[in-house]
Amino acid sequence: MSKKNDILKSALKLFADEGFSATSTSKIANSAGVSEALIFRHFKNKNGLLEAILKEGEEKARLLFADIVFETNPLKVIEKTLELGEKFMASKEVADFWKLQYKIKWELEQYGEQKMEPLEIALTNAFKKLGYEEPKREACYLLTLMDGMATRFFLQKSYDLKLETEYLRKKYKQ
Amino acid sequence: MSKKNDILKSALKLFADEGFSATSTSKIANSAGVSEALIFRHFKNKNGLLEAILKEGEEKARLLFADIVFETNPLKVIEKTLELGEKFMASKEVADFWKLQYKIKWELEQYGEQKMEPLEIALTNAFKKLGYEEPKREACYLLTLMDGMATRFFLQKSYDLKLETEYLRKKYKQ
Amino acid sequence: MSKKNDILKSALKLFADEGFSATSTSKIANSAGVSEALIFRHFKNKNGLLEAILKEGEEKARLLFADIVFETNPLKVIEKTLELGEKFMASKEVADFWKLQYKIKWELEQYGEQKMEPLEIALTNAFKKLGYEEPKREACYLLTLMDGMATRFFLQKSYDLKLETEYLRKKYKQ
Amino acid sequence: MSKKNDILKSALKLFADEGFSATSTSKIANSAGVSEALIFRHFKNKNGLLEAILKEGEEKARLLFADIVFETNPLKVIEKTLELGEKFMASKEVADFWKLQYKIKWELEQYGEQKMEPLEIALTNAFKKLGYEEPKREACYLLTLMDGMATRFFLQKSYDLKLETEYLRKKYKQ
DNA sequence: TATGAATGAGACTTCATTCAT
DNA sequence: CATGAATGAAGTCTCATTCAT
Repeated sequence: MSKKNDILKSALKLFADEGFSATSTSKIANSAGVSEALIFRHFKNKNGLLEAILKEGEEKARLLFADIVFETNPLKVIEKTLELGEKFMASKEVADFWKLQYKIKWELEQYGEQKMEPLEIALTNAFKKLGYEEPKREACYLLTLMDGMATRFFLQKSYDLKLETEYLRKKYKQ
Repeated sequence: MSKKNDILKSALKLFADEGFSATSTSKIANSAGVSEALIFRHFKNKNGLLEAILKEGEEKARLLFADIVFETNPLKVIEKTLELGEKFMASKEVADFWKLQYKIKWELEQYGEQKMEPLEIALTNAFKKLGYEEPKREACYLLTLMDGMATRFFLQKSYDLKLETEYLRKKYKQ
Repeated sequence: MSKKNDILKSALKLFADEGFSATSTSKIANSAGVSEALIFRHFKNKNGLLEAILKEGEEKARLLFADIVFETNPLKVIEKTLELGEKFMASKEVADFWKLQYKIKWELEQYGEQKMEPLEIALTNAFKKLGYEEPKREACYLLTLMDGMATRFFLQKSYDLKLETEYLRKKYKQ
Repeated sequence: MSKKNDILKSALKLFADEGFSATSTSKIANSAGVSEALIFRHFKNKNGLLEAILKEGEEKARLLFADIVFETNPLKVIEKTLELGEKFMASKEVADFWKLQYKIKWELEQYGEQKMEPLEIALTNAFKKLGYEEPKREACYLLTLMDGMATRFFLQKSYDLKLETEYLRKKYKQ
């Protein structure tokens, strides 16, 4: 794999573990086994590196969401949304990626609403079809809950994401 | 007000707005209108300053939680928990304090579970009294949801905390 | 003498000898026997250091020019202007200061016309009193010549400023 | 035109505008539309590039001076010398070349006396023929003046080289 | 001839912290 | 209690240059 990729991988891991500000470019270079200067040659500056990582991530997220957005069965839309959380745990790298997303949200105070919009619309439609009185609100409610679950999952070691997802699943099956 | 307090206030605001790592002691000193050295005289080092802020905060949180913990009417326990969120917005300083709590959680990856334990126990008891099948799980569920609501409130400008709380309230009244 | 002054002195010497761009802040710190950080504490950045030196210089120049500007005898105005050149050589530090002025002019392409204006006006008046047909032009001519003499004096080792000044003096006595 | 020439042209412009130290090889490569490595292939290093530019320039200067040096009519020698200044303005590229000459003089503190010697000798002879008492001094005087005029022309936007040359011409016609 | 990838050295600057007063 | 002077270490980034292709 190319050195540029090594940098991206190391940076993702370090940003996710220690935060953007707290991770120095020299630490990234060290961990990637490249010279510090190479980071700047490839990404212009530290922010450029972050942006490259986030852009890569947006693509991944789009793919993940696409599966939900194009689902027509409302029950399946909800089910697939619930499964999203469990996908966080698929691999160390995927988990790092999502952890970074949340960490960055807090560090830079950008919520990135537009990224979630298609998902919210899909959920709103699903709840509408299922006869919910306030489908838009319920969609927001579920997504907010999932933000909470992510918070717990990444920050509270004792949190059991699977069990909690199961409980939520039951609620929506009533 | 004392200079020590000026420092605490400025640091709270800056840590909450820009994060701990990204806030330099010189910025704090500047914003507080004191010399940088005074920070170190009062708090030993930058970490000491953070700890002082967090300790101050724990007290405030304890007070806030006490009201809920000693409540015996289960419906009121839930209602008061829901009201907690709206208290975030009471004043700029209170909001900053809570924002900092969340920011620090993500920056230092300490969830501080023990702080929330009394609240979780109180909620568990309340749900038990109300005949919920899995009261402990429901308590965790509600607190997780509130973490999500906090995330949205602090990071997503368009989020309407009052409306969402209202929706949640209705759910628990069914 | 204060460390701040040591920095100014070292910087003046180095900027004058090697140019602004080619002189690193670490070289200045070394030569002044202080930490590099102190430069930034006192002058904000490398440009601030240059500005401080130039501002100090403007004062010196103003004093030097004042003597000429308030002279009423036209012959003496010219004589004192001619003497200006010889004052470049008064001491190593004064010479460094004037060398820096010229070096900076070329490096940053700022001529600083307004600094010379009072002198040009004084000379124009002197030549008018002496009956020159184009006094303003003659003033400009003399000052331009002195720029040339400075160029030679600072850059051409074999240039004998005293002899050349003597020759010029004769010209104006005709 | 060859890429080697593109580099020379861009470097001349940039060195003349921003100085040698302040111009990075990457800026030159960028502005010339070539890779940075090509500069080093053609000129070994940054200094080699400067030397190539200066050598190219020496040739141009030699040609310019030759016309004066081989002139036998003393009045024409003076007239042609005066015209030299106006030739600075012939084209942007010629002006850049002369600006660079002066800039480099100041940046590297090399006056390059030997380049001017033939001109000085020619002028000395001319003034001798015209009966000046100190012909060598007068030659030096005129050349110094022209250095002053160059300084003004390149650094002082409001300087009117043509008018000043005209004034000088009158002086020598008296 | 021409380039893209790569780098060691060093540039400017900021940081948290100490100390004398 | 409060500050201004001072600094070592580290931070981000640029520089001239090399090398494989």
